[in-house]
Amino acid sequence: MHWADYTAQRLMQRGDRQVSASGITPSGEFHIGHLREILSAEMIHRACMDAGMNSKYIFIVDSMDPLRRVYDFLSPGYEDYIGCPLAFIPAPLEDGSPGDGSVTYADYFLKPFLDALEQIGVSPEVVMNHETYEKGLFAEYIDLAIRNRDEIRGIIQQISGRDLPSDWFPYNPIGSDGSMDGVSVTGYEKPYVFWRDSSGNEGKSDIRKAHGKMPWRIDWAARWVIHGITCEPAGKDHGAAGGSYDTGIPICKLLGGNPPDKIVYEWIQLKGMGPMSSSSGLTIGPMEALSLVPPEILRYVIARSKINRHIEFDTGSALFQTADEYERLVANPVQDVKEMSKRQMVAAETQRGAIRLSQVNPESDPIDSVGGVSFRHLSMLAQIKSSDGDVWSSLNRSGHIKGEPSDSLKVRLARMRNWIDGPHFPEDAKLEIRSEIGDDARGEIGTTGINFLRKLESLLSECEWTDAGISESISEACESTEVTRKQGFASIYWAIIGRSNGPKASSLIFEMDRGNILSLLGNAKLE
RNA sequence: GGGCCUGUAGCUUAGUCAGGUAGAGCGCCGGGCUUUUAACCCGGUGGCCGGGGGUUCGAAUCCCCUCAGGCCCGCCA
Repeated sequence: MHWADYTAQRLMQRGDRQVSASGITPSGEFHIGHLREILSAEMIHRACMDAGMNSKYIFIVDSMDPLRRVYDFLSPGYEDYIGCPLAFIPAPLEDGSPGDGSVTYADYFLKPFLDALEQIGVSPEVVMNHETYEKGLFAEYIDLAIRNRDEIRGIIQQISGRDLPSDWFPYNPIGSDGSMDGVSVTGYEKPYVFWRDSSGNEGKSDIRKAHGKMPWRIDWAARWVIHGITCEPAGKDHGAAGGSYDTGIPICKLLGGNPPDKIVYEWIQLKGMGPMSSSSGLTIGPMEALSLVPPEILRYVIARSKINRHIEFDTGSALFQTADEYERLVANPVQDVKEMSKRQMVAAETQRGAIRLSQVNPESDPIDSVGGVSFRHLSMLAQIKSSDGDVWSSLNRSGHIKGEPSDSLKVRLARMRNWIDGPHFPEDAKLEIRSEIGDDARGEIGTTGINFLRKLESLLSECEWTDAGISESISEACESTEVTRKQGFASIYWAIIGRSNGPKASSLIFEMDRGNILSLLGNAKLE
């Protein structure tokens, strides 16, 4: 069974109504790792729906979280905003300096992420956490937390093993300069928390307004109560022993809630394409990933892995494999057969679950999402055919498609071209046309191969310059020089792209400039 | 120091929660397609399930120990 279905089944014991949630702090660019946070919860939500439960999925944006420090992409001008909620400070401009505030910091980073989510079929109920404070929904729990301050403090100290300062308070008011840093609480009289800030100013915060926030570990537990959250997978940082999940559960109960079961997901690691990028700290954003592969493939990357396993996001050849695996599973779904062992049935069921949860639109038939062509093959065609029309006719000839390409295939080709032109395309899938025969290649070609290539050159100089004409010339050259086809083709590939095999030779040559190929082959000699 | 996760065929892995004869894909090898040699089709090779012990009629699966790798314990998914 797929992990999302399994979780849904367990959730069913809690009741018929499920609320899955994710929470992310919009402190900077979103990256591919955040997609796992989102999709882990969203897939469980979908599984709950499929199991007939009443379920909703909310995405809580931690817009009330303060700016922690001046990140590398920010200018020193942000020094003044440290400690201020992300919802209340201006978005950075191109150069990293604070903008005019017409767009908030939180919205600025959130917007493109939400767009990406829409593309991958995730439509959450978005909750801006600062608004929850503004609406006063936290007030009751802030009051409860303050009144049970010692008990909560005990829970955190005991479970996390951390020492909290004697003046620790379960509410951080915002001071006169808008920052929560350096503000000390001087008293509490419902609904006001009195404080003195770092510059000596005194004031009071209304707990029914966004005049401050609770520290993370309590904030999290409180929102479980407020939103009735039954399921919130958390990154393994929160899942560590003594982490915020462990403290959140008793705090949530103290606040009168029924906490979700602890679900922890592993992180996505970026696998560089070779040693170059592994050190450079290059990250990949959801939008960037979507420009390379279709959304269902991106979902499948998450869906195919168990929730507690590392995922290495590899934009190189592994992505080809994953994408082709998706195609194959959709095109040839494993059917349950009588002879299957229980084990095989479970495996097949898990795979079907992964495909089902990978659909952008849960209602759609997966078969509509396939292109019918392997990514590897498509990448090859895209590289040797500059015109889309030529790609389609090639696919027609090879029997991959009949007639006009499907929409999903068109989209695939467009994305493939992005991938090829971008920095993430794997080296070993790249076709590099050589202008002269390399030394390594010459050794592989050998005397008979050289003779063959020279013969081919003369035939190519006269033949009709079409795929068929070129193909004919290759055959003729093989026969007249008594070279096996295997050897002949290998010689061509070594000469043109410096490797032993490649895409259909005649197509490859046809796409090249005739003068170039003739001079390349004409210069073939032993040395 | 405390804790979590992972270790199954050359590679990626399913199967572990509900114990019942080791599954898949890729790769590789062979054959076919009278030829798209990174297309397509068919077949085959390949695993003491990290190691050791225990429970059981029966263990990849449960329990204990051990080795290896990754990670978390600063409000970083």
